[in-house]
Amino acid sequence: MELPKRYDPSSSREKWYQFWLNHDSFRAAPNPDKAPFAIVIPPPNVTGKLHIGHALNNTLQDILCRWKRMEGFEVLWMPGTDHAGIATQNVVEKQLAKEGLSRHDLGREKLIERIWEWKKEYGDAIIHQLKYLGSSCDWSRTRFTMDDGCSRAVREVFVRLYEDGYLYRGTYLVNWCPRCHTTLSDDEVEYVDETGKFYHIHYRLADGSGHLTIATTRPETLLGDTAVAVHPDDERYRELVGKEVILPLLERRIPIIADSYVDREFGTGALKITPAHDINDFEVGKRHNLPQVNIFNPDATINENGGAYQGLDRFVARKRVVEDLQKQGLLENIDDLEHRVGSCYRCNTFVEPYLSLQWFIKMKPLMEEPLKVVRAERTRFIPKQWENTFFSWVENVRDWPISRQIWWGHRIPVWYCDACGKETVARTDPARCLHCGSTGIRQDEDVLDTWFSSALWPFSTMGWPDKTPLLDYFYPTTVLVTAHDIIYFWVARMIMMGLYIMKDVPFSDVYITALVRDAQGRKMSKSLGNAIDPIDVINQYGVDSVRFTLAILAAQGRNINLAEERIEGYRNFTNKIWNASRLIMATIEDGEILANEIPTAQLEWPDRWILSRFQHTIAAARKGMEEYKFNESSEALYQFIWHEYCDWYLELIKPRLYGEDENAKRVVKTVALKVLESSLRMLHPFVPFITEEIWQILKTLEIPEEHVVSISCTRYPQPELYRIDDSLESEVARFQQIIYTIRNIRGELGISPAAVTTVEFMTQNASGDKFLHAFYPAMKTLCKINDELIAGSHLKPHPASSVGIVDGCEIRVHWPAEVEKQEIERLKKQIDQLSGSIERREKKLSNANFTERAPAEVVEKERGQFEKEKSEHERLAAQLVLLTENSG
RNA sequence: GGGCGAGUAGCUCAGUUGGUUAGAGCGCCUGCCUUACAAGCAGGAGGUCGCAGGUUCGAUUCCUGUCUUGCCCA
Repeated sequence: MELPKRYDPSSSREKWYQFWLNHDSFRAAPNPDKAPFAIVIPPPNVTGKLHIGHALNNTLQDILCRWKRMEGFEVLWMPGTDHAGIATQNVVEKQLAKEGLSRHDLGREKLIERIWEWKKEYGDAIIHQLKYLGSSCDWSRTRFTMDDGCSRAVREVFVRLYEDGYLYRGTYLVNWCPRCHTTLSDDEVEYVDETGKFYHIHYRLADGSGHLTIATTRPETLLGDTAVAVHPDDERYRELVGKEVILPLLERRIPIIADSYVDREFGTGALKITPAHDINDFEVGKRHNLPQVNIFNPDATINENGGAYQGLDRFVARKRVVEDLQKQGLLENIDDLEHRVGSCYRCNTFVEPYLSLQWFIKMKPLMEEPLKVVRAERTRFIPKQWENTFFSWVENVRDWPISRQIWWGHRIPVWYCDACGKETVARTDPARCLHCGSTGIRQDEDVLDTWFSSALWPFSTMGWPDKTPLLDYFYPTTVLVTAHDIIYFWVARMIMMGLYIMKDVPFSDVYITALVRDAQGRKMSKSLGNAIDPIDVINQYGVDSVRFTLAILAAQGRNINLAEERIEGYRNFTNKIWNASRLIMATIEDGEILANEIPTAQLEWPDRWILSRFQHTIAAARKGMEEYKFNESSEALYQFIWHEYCDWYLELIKPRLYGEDENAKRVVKTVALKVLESSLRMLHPFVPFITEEIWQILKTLEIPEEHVVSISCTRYPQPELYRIDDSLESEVARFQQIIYTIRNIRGELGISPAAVTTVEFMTQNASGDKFLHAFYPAMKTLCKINDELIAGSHLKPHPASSVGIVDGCEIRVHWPAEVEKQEIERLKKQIDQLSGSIERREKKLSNANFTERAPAEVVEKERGQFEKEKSEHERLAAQLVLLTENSG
């Protein structure tokens, strides 16, 4: 039977993905005979394009889901997308701009229509990409945060929050994006350090007795100043408190107040107070009952309160204000100042603190329960350290402004009455005011923050507010897999809503993945040009290689630095799997059917050894996945397949595979095939495509016990402990040591790999002889040894031979005379290494503190090693003397 | 300024309930197209585990300080 020379990942990907879909392999439904396992996907933005972070995240989720299916769980991986309010509206607004239209030209309804059209056409792009990656979601259940069900959930939760008194509307200084024309929550503002200018400005005292110098980074906001503040204990200004200054340019009189918020060391110690445009000033203003003068229009141009500056953009206004101050001699000087500026996380425009009427959620009371459940580990963060991030946010949580001044999203279900001024909040759109019955009601213009609907995702996707069998069976979900940058935005709020609405946590585990960076540890970004496009590398190396790379790099750290060469390296691994399979297939005749059971009685030591090693590997792979240590699982699989199965086992069995003994051949083929088939199952969650491809061919040999259609329906291997043979493993380790020693000698002396040589073994006892008899045939093949075994305790040293010692057994490799020089070098190197080690041990053992205080077994071990090394040293030294005398 | 991490081979990272000569992958060097695989095989070089103290018979591991660095928050 022959396998194609090359594995073709791309055709394999299409073929098997379609195959799984056709067989409903990913469908989930409540099943009383099985235990549930559920993951809700972190819904990517509907505008999203698969980036490497998604690839990592979804690969890990897929590994868990595929593994759990093979463990017999009923697995639901709930897919879907997020309507991503601002981002999506932006995309469509950009389209409109190309047509020379603004959203206002279209109007609200038409714009929303356009966005739905856009969604219909392009909104599934990211879903296709997730499928490309092999994601085994139950696509029949795909949800969207703005579909009818999710929208109904949003509406219901909003009303409940309102009824329970957790919502309020208030004027507050919010983060305003002048470009998106919307409020941003604190978390949606990104801060960057910037070198700005620090302007020192004279404010003349109203009584003409001089001036006060204040320092500011934002001179244009002086148009909205309503006071100047100094520290109450500041000697320099004590006299001035209570007096007034003349606000430059506008010539308005404003008071000098004392407030301990002022930092005396910073700037001049005198601070201009602009309550409408700075969060700290806002609070100072409240304490002192200062008026709030808003000087900006929503697009951050100056409004009618700015006098002559009305209509200017904030940055133009700044320039003009500074020029005018200079003209009037009120500008003392300008310094540089490092400070932080907030910008919109969607469009990078500098945000403007802005007074606005908003809906808020009172977070403190709602976050009490989340705090408790995480403390009690009813929801576990993995790695645990991320709890701290969660706690630090929850403990300092601020009210959540949920109004967004855009059109795409869930419109706030509040109606204001023109007649009585009261508000109506309702589950279904009201026709009249609930309080006075007037029909003169208007719905709030704003929509809800996208994260509001995301927070409901774990139960809204399962049919809540209806009481569905799905919810009943799968909620709470098992694990959430996401990145740390949305612990605040999303994870904490899901826990909050889950507990508030469902009275139970939304998931028991939160596995936080590392962030994928480039090989130098830099963030991947378009502008740097260092981003790795997962679709590109999937096309180039195959999806399995990309998945395996991500899994093996997924240590529980903060960052994963990914270089494309790594993917290439693991592509080689898939090639290795393919070729190992080819080797075995090639030995099987077409139509040949092998026994299902391993013929235990007829096994030879390599068979028993690989079966023993295999059990350890299964255990390690399972343990890794159980503990979310995907790197440990994949590492164990990689080591086993490549360095045990391929490097040793397949080499060891070649004589039998290609030999005359038909029975031995059948036995060894059965074992090799069994281990291969189980290895494929073990690998399947990581590299689903290549394993399915090979397994489907193996299946024709009727090797698998289960007559199932796909490898994904087989059972994940369980360790069979009775096959573990520790004493055989240590004998094989010794055997490998001998092979290494012989190869090393051959390599260092430059003996051609093709050349056959003679090796002698100076054994010390009968058990050594017995060991050699058992393992010598294999040594002969692996080291190109010609002769029958030459072993015994009284062999005379051959003059032209190199010595290596393994467990006291002296191994002599004969060589041609011309390599004598290299041999002397080699011996010296070995002796040097040993000397160092012996010296260290001698010192340790002669230290009474050590021998008396360390545990006896440690001392014993140390002494044993010391004796062993000393004897090796003596024997090598003797050989060196022999050689140097000879060469004289 | 506060909090949480990280610093181990050229690169990226494992690891250690404190105990042989500290591991892997990639890269590098040498030799091989050995009938599964050159996307391969065999061999090799390379680390005073950031620095300084402390605890200990013994520290890469525990403690303290310090430097560098990343992220989050104010």
